[in-house]
Amino acid sequence: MSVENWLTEFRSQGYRLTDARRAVVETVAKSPRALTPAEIHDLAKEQYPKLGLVTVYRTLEKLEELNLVQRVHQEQGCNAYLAHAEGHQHLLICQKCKKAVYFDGDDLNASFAKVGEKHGFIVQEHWLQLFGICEECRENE
Amino acid sequence: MSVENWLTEFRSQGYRLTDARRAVVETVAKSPRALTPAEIHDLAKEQYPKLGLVTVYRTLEKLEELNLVQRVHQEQGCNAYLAHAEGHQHLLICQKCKKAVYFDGDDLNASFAKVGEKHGFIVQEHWLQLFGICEECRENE
DNA sequence: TCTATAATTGAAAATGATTTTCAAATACTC
DNA sequence: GAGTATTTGAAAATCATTTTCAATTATAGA
Ligand SMILES: [Mn+2]
Ligand SMILES: [Mn+2]
Ligand SMILES: [Zn+2]
Ligand SMILES: [Zn+2]
Repeated sequence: MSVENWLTEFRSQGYRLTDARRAVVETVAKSPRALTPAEIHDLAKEQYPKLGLVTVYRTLEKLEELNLVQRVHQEQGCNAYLAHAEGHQHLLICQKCKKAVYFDGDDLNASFAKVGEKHGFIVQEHWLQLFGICEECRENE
Repeated sequence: MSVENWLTEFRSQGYRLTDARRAVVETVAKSPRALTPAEIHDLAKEQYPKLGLVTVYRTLEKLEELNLVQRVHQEQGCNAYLAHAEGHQHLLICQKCKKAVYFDGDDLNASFAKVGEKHGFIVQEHWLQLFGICEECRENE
């Protein structure tokens, strides 16, 4: 989903379009990796220097509510945000450059249900993330 | 691993055995679900009323270092602690009573590697949690 | 058992991330 | 363009976690 779509989505929910929001949205939408609120603030200020950190938090809250971003959990912290993929997807994250790639793991659902069954559970959701090293990072030795 | 083993492990690392630590360790070891530091504090105080919250944090830090507990990440928060399983295991968590059960997902590793390959990644770690409703909770209507 | 000592404790203060408050600025409707 | 409700950033408040510190305690050794 493009930046323009995000902003349109914003408008159609009755939210106003401001320079501050534009800067936050564009920063998150363009980033190949999950960013913390503080990182978003730093980056987005290059585009809109007046931007306050509070507005970053407030905008992320709305983006999350509209399902345009998702929070990414990692060993180093659980408060980084990434553009959301369409539908149900999972993340593959490079441990070196932090780049995040989505994949669908639909073929795993049967296995998950079976694991649950074995323990008397009916599985309703799952949470899966893979970590590794991307091609680019392997090449740059 | 039993409570006594945990305490022995503690001692063998040169740490002293105190009533405060005993209370924290027993609380976490006995719990069927992941607990936050504040919850541990509340529960362990029944056994050792003088217990300070600081000591809960400090004891958890050591338990984590000794690999006796692990931090559990959930939608509601990422700071709950659970007795660790032996070796590499994954969690199946009841959405109603929060009970946590470990399972090994070794048969999934090949699938994970394949997903990575498709995107140029060499997968080195993964993070998997299943959520559902346990048998007991389904029975109690 | 008693003593010496280093580890551990809890209270209080400090920190750091996030949230709330509020008056000024602004985006959008008419 | 004017009127109004929304949004803003600064500052204050909050909340979880960490640090500081003087008092307490566990343990090794006499
Ligand atoms: Mn899936
Ligand atoms: Mn596994
Ligand atoms: Zn990489
Ligand atoms: Zn249950």
